[in-house]
Amino acid sequence: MFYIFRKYLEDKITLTNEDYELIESVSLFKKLRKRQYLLQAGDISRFHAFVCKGFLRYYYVDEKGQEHIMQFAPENHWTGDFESMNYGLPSKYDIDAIEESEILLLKKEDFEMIRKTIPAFNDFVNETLKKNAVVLQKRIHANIALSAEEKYSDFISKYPSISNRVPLHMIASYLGLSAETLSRVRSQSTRK
Amino acid sequence: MFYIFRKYLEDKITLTNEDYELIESVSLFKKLRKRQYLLQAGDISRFHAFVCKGFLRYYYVDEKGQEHIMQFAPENHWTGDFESMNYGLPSKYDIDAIEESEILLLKKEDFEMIRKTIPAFNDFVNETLKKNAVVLQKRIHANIALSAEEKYSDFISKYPSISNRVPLHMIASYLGLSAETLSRVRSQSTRK
DNA sequence: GATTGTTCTTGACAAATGTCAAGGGTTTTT
DNA sequence: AAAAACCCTTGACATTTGTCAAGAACAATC
Repeated sequence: MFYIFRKYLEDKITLTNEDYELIESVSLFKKLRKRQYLLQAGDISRFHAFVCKGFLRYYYVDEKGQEHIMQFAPENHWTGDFESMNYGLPSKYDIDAIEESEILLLKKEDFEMIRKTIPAFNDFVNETLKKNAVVLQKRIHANIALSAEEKYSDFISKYPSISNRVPLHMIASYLGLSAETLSRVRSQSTRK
Repeated sequence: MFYIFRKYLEDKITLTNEDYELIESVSLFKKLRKRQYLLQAGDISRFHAFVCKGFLRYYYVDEKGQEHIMQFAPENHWTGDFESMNYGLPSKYDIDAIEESEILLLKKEDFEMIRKTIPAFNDFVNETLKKNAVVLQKRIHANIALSAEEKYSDFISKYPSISNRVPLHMIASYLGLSAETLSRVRSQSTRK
């Protein structure tokens, strides 16, 4: 399973075999069945999670029981609650598997150790953080500036592969729309 | 003017006098009048901007001419278009001064040089990026999960000082609401 | 193979939010 | 001091989006 993560890293940075051995030595693996939690609201997030196979979602459940999806995490993506991890606070979010998944976990401390030991890895993390900021900013832009229909077509064009893999009501939740509205928006736009 | 930035840094990290001299040696300063641009859509962002005094906004103007405020940047905050800066692309955003402001600018290359030369500064930047991710995530949460009224009270409780400093229609723009709706929301909530 | 659960659609209606227009009070500019 | 620009509110109305309920298609489970 580690080879998937290794391949992902090889694609981005150049590390030595010793570097990979170090990383592998602290890597933990976990299989998740569909609907199984990786993190439950109330828990403290202690791991950086990298999705090797499958599909996770990171979401918030409000007082009315409604789910609001903060992030989709398919293969080759990271997930985890930064806030909980950084401040040691109980998380307000849930993470679970939409599909059967295989996850690589790195303990917060091990992750920091790797960053300190391997400068190229550290640079890579910084780069990832910067890119993440750009992604989040674009999402905010879509949220405050677009109509339901525009949000949907924006999503489809950005994430064509995700839209085939998750039920429509989850996309609606991700976009901050009701499932019914999204269903209507979609049927109208295909009619054109 | 540099002393303001120095004070900001002293609050967060411990640096030597030489470190500060290095930073100061590459710092640029700029005064902005009210409404003056720091960055205009179409320009390539080449500087990290730190607000020493005053108040900037970072926003997007859509085809209909409507402004959508992505970020408010009061004193002791950073601003700039990451995407444009990182990829060398023309920015889609504008940055201008809401109040008369004094800005410290660091060229992208100098900023990177400082990160490489001063490890504590580098750690600080990483920390800032992580915190920023948490802030952006919370904003997304508010966008997809809250009603107009909830968005407004959430904003007020998070940024009480900002809400006294900027016109209401800008807060509306930041929240993705029309100015009229926000005006009504507010008058209803004060009536309680 | 029957049952249960999930997903998606659609209709009818309600609620939230946006748009346009007008006016009054400020502040800024000339 | 006058004029212009800006800010906020309010009303009337339009549009968008949400809610509730029902049913059909499909998949998952027993």
